[in-house]
Formats: sequence, structure tokens, C-alpha cells
Amino acid sequence: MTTESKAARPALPASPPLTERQEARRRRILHTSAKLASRGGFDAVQMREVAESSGVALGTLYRYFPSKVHLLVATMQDQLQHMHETLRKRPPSEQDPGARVAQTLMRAFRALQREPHLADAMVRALTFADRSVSPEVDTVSRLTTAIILDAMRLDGPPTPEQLSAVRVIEHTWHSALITWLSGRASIAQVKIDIETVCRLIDVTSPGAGSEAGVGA
Amino acid sequence: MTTESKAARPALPASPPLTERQEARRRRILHTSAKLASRGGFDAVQMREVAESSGVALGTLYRYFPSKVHLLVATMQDQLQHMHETLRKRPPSEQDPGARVAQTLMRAFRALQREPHLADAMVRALTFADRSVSPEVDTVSRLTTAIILDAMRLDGPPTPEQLSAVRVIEHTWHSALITWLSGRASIAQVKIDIETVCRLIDVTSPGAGSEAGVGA
DNA sequence: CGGTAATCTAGAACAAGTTTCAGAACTGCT
DNA sequence: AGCAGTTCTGAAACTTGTTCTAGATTACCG
Repeated sequence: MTTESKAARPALPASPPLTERQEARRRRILHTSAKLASRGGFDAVQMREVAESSGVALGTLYRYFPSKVHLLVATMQDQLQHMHETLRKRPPSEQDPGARVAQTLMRAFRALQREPHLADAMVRALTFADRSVSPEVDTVSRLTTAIILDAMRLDGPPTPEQLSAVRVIEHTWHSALITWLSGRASIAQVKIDIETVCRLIDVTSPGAGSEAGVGA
Repeated sequence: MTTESKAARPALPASPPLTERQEARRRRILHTSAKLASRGGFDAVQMREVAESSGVALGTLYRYFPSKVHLLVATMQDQLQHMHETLRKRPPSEQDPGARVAQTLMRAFRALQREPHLADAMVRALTFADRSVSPEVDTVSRLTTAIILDAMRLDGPPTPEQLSAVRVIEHTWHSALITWLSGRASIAQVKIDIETVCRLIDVTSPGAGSEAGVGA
């Protein structure tokens, strides 16, 4: 726990560029993970079962993904990538950037709704992740940011204020998802909260809004 | 996991009003929990050690707190209560309600900074909690809401819009805390995000702001 | 005080995440 | 093909959360 002494980390597309069979194994594992998660959420993703069902030894599973949380965060990366592409194909139709972001996030939300157990497993892993998973969680965060920025469809590069607004939207997105998944908020409430936070985009838009109290 | 068949739940101040010794036990447990959490975060709170160090059998610990997450969420309730009282004593000095909330939350944040491991344990438990902990998590949420509403110092009752803004602020607060705890954001960044989201309060204030795009 | 039910204790037992290890299989290289 | 190093397998072991059980204590009530 104190030192990271592992030499190679095939899970990261870093140093050694994975042979074909390794890539196949990795995909099989991720697929199994998503399947089990869809069935019963976080608890249903049991490392022994993932290993067996992927036709891989337990030790190998742990070589590819050093912990259950790593595995599920990687699964989320995978799913988010799909979602990003899907969302790209049907860009939001609204006028204001804020409304576009809200529309996009609600689409994503409805997609997650279709597999609530999977969503549960992924989001719980994401927020439970400790420092050792930071790089992977960061990747997920960047993906989410990309989705939001895509929806904003800005002309130029985002201002620092807009970036902060995007971060706040991400925070709200994750946390609202959690409260919905744990049954403490309705979908209607999530929708309201998303729409509320998305106002920040229009408020912080240079030129738009009223420039009221911008100097925090 | 599927059914709750336990007859009595002394952990809840509900039906049987706990004898003095039971109250003492409960406090000892919560104290131990906070102590261990302060030392090494979520992982350092080990049920056997909590039990032993509180002078209580493992089975008793589980009777008071049906899981580690329950225990840590209860610990958070406890700490939040303290914090609420402390914050009450030194009300925020800013002019705008939004600025007051931001100031208050940053105070709370700095308090948590003093025991980062404890904060880690509590927040991780909070976001990891599943449906079986919903009532307790809800209590924490209500406490947080109370703190924020206190800071707003409204004249009348909050509008639905303001309540939504408060929920969004809570979302941001929790999630920003997590990103800071897992080392993915600096304190400065947290501060910026908190201040950014707190603008929502002034934006949604009836009468204040510019009434721009209020009709969502 | 005596009896009865609830609570508490000590400890074993179980479940699932994680680690470890010896040997088999595979890879790349000559 | 033959060899060296890595990767993969299979299985056991270890850790920690959780459950279970039998007996001791305690609380309540007449």
C-alpha cells in the first residue's frame, strides 16, 4: 500500500503497446465487467467472477486492473467514450449554450437510466476512488469536460470563468447522479438541478447576461 | 440485504430511548471512529479495532451501526452538528447572500482541512453509501442545507429556485471536496468553484440580479 | 427478590478483495 | 530450434467487513 513497485502496467496504453491477444483480453474483461455491473451494480462485479467469466486467471485480471475500482473506472472510460461519440452524432438543438449543455446532459442521463445498475457501479467506483486511481479518474473527468464543451459549441477557447462553470457543472452532474442512484432524488429533481446549474454558463458568457457581480 | 428483520435499532434515536450506558457506548464508538479516521482515513477505520478500542464487542458495534458506512455517516452527522454550531457563532460578514454562503463554506472547508483523513473517511462513506443508508445520508444533507440557508440569512422562506440553487451548491460542495481529497484539485480551485456556484444564489434572488433568462 | 426478555460478549465462521507463488505457456531473439 | 525473460494460470493464503451462536449480563416488572 505504501510503495508502487510494479514494473509493468499493461492496463495503461503507455510503455509496451499491448499485443493483440492482450488487447483482446483487456476488452473481454471490460465487457464482462460491464455485463456483471448491468446485472447487479457494484456488488455484482466480483473479481473472481470477472476473471472466470473472461477466461482469465485472477492474477492476470489484477495485472490488467490493479483493483476493482480501477476496473470499474476503466469501464466508465469505455462507456463514456461510446456516449461521447453517440452524443456527437446528434448535437443539441437549443439556442443558448447553457440550454444545449442541459439538453446534452439530460440525454446522457437518460442513457444511464437504461442501465441503472451499471451506472451505479461506475459512479460509485468513481467517487470511491482514492489517490491511486487519480490518473484514471482524471481521464474520465477530461472526457466529461469534453462532452460539455462540445455541447457549448463556443466560438473561441473557453475563458477561465467558463472553465470553472464547466467544473461546477461536472460536480453537480456527478453528485446529482449519486443522489438519484441512491433513491434520494427524483429524475425531475435532477433535471431541475442540471438546468439550474447550466445557467452559470450563460451568466459567465462574455457579452451575454448583465455583467452583474462578475468580479468575485 | 433484502429485508430488514432486526427488531430494535438502538442507533436511531427512535423507538426505545437508549439507556445512559447505551448512550455512553454510542458516544465512545463515534469518538473512536473519528479518532481512527483522523489517523488514516477510511481504511484505518477497521470495525474490529473500533470495537476493541471502544470496549465493545464486535456484535454490539454492528448492532449500533449496521455497517462501516453507517458508522462513518453517523460520524459525519456528529461532526457536522459541531460545525453548524461553530459556524453559527461567527456568522459570515459579507454583503450578498451568495458571498456569505461562499464564505461560510470556505470556513467549513478550512475546518475539514485540519483533519483531511477524517474528512476523507466521512465524505467517501457518504458518497459510497447505498440505499440502505439513505435516511442517514438524508439527515446529513438536511444539516448541510441548514448551514447554507443559515448563511443566506433570507428574509422570508426560500423560493423553489433558491432551493434548487442550494441543492446545486451542495452537489458542488461534496464533489469539490472529493476532488480535493483525492488530490485532483487544489484548494484555490475549490475556492473558485465554490465562489462560482454561489453566484447562483444572487442570480436566482428575487429582485436582485437582472432577471435575465430566469424562465427556464 | 425472582423471572423473563433484551442486550452484550467472545469467538468462530463466512464472503469477497487482494496478494503470493510455483510452474506452464508464450514472446522475442539469435 | 533453443534460450531468456515475461506473462499467464491455478490455487492457496491473507485481510477485513459481516454474520452467527452460545452463554453471561443487564434491564425491567411484579
